[in-house]
Amino acid sequence: MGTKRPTITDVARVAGVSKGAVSFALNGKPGVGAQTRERILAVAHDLGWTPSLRGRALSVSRALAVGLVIARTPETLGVDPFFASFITGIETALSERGYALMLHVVSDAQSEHESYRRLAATGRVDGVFLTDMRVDDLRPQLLDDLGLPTVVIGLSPGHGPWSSVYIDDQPGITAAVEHLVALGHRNISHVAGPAEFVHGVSRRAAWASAITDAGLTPGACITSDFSAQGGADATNQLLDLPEPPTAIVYANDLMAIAGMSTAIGRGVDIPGQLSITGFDDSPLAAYLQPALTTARTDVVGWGRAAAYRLLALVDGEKGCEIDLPSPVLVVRASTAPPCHQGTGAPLKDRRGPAPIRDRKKFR
Amino acid sequence: MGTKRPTITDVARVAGVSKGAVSFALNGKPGVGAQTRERILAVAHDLGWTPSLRGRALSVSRALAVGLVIARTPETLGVDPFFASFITGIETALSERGYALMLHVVSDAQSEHESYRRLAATGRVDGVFLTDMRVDDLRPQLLDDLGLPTVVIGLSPGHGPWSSVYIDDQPGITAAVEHLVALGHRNISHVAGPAEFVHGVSRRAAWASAITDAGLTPGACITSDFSAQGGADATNQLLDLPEPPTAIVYANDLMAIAGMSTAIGRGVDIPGQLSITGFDDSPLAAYLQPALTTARTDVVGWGRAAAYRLLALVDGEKGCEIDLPSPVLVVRASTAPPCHQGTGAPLKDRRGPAPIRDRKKFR
DNA sequence: ACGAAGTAATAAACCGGTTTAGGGCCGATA
DNA sequence: TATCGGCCCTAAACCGGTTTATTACTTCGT
Repeated sequence: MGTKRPTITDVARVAGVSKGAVSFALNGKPGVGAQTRERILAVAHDLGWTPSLRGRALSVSRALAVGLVIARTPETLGVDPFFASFITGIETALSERGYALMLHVVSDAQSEHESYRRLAATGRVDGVFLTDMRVDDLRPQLLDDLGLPTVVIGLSPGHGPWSSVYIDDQPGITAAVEHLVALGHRNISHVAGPAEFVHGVSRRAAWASAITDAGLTPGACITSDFSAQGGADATNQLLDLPEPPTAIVYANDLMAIAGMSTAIGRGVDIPGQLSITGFDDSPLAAYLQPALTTARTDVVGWGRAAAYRLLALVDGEKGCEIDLPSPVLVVRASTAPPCHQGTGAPLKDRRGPAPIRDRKKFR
Repeated sequence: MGTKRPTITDVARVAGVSKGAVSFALNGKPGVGAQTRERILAVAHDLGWTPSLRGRALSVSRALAVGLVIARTPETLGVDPFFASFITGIETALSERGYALMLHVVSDAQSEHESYRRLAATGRVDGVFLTDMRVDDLRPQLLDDLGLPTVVIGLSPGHGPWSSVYIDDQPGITAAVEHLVALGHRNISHVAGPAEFVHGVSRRAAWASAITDAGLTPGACITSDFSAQGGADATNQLLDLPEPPTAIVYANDLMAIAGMSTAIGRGVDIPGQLSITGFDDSPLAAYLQPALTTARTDVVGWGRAAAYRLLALVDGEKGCEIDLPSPVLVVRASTAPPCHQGTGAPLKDRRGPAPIRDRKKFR
């Protein structure tokens, strides 16, 4: 409360030098002698001086902050483990450099554009992350026009001139399909995310090609919306088919969990009559009954890589490529060999040998 | 890209007036004539002028941003629906005033304090929210010392001189207990959050007093940690008791979901042999099998109220009290009358009349 | 011994706003 | 008519840093 924070002017006065000298000394720049520098640093330390972000931001014409705009409703955001991990990763990189993260959560695409405009117009951030990429997304162009450095999350290289940090979903989905095929499944369905999102279509494509690569024909595919309601509805549709699938690959954990519950509610035994896989490895996945087989991605590392990339971009550097690990499949109890219709074999006999068992292995 | 953003100096030059006049005109302050004001506004509009946050922040000695530091691991954060809703609420209030939210996600209490110090030292924010209050929390004192306006979330009034925005958990837990008692339960356990957190102890206290108010004796209570693993472990402990409870009130949905799965995995029928209630109304709760009876809180409204309060505090006003709705119990399928041990009555007969059914009612 | 090159430090401009002090100019009052 | 008080506007200081231009003083080379 009492007195205000000391400024470099205070430091300069006490040390008996000019403002400029203090600035040079504190930033390790030439133009000031060794012992004078020592003295200035000592005075700054004694006075408890810390740089004012506001002053610095104005003079270097940088906000020293980056932005993340999330267009989601609280319902879809609250159970999606992606952003929590992603933001954690971002922070680890930003904090090293004294940068901070400005978060905007908006509900619709309209206010999302408005949000970016405001961030750019007021100069609040030096760059932004772009997530939840849509096919034919207008935002990269908007941000280009606004002159705001941007790192696109999850767009495969070659989709445009934009700087992107990419983890390929494909290996995760492929591993799930291969796992199911190895267990003996031949009728494998997919509950996809919206065709509007690139991770919706890419996971769907990965599912289809993995199945054809195995010499099989893709089963039914229902396009849903990544929500619990959507997962439940899609599952009902699939189970109502004349030839219901023996396994369903869901595009995310939330739909998989809701779908699994729906199936159980209809009296379907899992994994006896139906195998289920998810995507995300939600913290809940291991604690469900049965525990969910799902694909895990290093989202924290992804966030960190994206942040390094954005900071490099802001500094005008190219930004090195960072190798990110591919998704891995975590096999749990929700997948097992299919049983032929009507076979009443007891559950434990129907459980196949699980190639990679549960989580300790992946710690 | 091309030219830089126009500044008030540009506007002044084009309009043929001084910088000061432009500032007066743009801020609606007296000191400039009506028609001159019109002209200045027109020029500013033509030039596409927008205020520079950096310049303004420096001259008014305000950051025009507020901070939220979250000390959680990605695992616990990713499935907790609280923060998504809370942040959404905050945004609705902040965006009206041109304020922004700086988010820090850190992993431990150590870096949390460091985080606050940095926010204060660099003057990056004008105030902060304090969540996840602990008993004997050191942070309010720290923020007091740092001179950072603070709004405490979820501390009942009277616990200190600090400005707080509060929703009482108690009605939610009480309603759950009363619901269970009405169904006929007499042995009701509780899986509590850590005694370290105020919402851990307050929910536990609410459970205990609701039961004694009903003329019963509280059943076993196990202190856990709000995590899925903790919920599963606690459930195992309770079911291993010589006289296991017929109902368990969990302090949050995550533990309830993991606990329900654990019980099902042990062959316990829910709600036939065991009723379960959660707290939060996670977006998943309605889609589980059985759907989870849980308490819902208006977290978005809470966030909005907290933001209004903090902005008022920053402006030096008192900040009016905002009435927030109490938690309401959403009754779903995970609660039913208890069955006496060994009774083999079919499930549908054991289901009691549900006083308030599912969600449409609460939309 | 003299000019060139380099070093240490200062004064001042600058970033983009806000705010204060003060100068003309007007009409109203004594 | 001289004085006072408002109104409209300008000039300049200010917020807290960074950065450039400039000056004073060394040191080096020949």
